[in-house]
Amino acid sequence: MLSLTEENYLKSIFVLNLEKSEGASTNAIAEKLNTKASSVSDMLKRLLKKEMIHYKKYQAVKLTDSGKAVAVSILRKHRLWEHFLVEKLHFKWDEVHDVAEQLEHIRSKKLTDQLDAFLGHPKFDPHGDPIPDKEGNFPVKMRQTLDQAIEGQEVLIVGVKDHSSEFFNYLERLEIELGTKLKVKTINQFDASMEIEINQNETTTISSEVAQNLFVK
Amino acid sequence: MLSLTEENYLKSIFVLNLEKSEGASTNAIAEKLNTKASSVSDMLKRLLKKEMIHYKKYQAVKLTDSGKAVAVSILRKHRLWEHFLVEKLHFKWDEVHDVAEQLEHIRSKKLTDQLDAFLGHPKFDPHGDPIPDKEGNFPVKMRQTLDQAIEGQEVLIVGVKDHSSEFFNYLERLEIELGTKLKVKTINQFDASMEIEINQNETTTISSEVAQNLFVK
DNA sequence: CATTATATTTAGGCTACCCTAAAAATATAT
DNA sequence: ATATATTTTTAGGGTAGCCTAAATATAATG
Repeated sequence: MLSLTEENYLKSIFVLNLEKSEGASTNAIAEKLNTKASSVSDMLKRLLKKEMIHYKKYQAVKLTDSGKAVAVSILRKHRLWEHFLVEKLHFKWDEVHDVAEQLEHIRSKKLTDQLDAFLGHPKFDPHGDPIPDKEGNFPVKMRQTLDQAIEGQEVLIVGVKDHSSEFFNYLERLEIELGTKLKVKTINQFDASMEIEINQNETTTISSEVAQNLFVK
Repeated sequence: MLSLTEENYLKSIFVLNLEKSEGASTNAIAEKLNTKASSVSDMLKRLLKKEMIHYKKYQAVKLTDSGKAVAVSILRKHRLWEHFLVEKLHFKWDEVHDVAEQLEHIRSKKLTDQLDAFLGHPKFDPHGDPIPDKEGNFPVKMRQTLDQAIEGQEVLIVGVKDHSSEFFNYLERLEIELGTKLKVKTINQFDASMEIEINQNETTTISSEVAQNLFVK
């Protein structure tokens, strides 16, 4: 049985590995968990003993199969709860994360699976991220970001990359949410900023950084 | 901010005080939390420093107003979650407790209040225990138990005193649940056991101990 | 009231995490 | 390749909670 803290380490390592497949560095883990590198070194020893990670001193960390299973189960719970919070309890995009970080550690297979059924086995969480199923399968496919669109193209918002509340607030002001239809009017050659039309309605200009953080279809 | 462990201590002290108003003893707390008296002594010092309890060495413990507020909020969350588990996720009586013990520690006022609203502001949990409202008010009224009924009386099950899974399984076999109608046919003078008719249907004999653990109206 | 039994606290020690500062390994730059 | 910078690990220490064993208070009994 793993502690809450150990679960969080595994989750961080898993997420870092999705980004860079060569493994997670001590410093990167420390940053993600708001802790110090020395604490991470400490923990890595413990996780190694529990056979949750592959680890050699001074080298990047990878998860074992058991470690991966734990991480995915946490991710599944996190995203199911986010779905619950938004769909059933009317939470807003930027309010769900902190609560889901707590709920993801509740230990009860029955709870997770019943919740999944109660929600109608959703495939994506409110940010458009895929929800692993009971067996831990989920699509990790690369998704297209808005900055890859061309002038005149019409797209649908299917997810966000950045999860900061600053970004969520910005999107809310623009009335952009999952399912919103966008049309790229013009792309500024100088800084790659875009003039976009939102829901066949208002037209605004967004920076390329914003465009890079919106998944579209 | 209190730790999960501290919250559990406060909850235990609160529950013990409901039973005996003179305060909770070190040993009683230890037993309730499956820990040792010495650990309790330890913790009492910490809770005293945080002004959560009234405590003098070798004397019973009582909660301060802040301590009481914390305990009631935990109780509120516990019972709301039990309601959720039974009503929405189809958990059975004896399956809810362990999960609710985890969920009761989730920190989010918004979550608790939205859950309350989502459930329709229920007044009682699935065992018939009252759910404190936002302000922490809830009835602590003495409830009548089945053993106080007289021959020929018809009653409605409104709650259970014992919360063990053995008792829940027993009740399930008898098809007794909240709202079940009972009729007391005869009371055996010797051991106070009762012959009862369940839901205008089967007739069974139950011991006086069972009768003492059923709240009726 | 003295004695014995029980309840509670203290003393000392353990583990899981966390930290800072110093040492060691690795990576980068001249 | 040597010097410097960065990353990672170790050493040593702190706190929250837990434990056992011993000491002390309180309660019960003859």
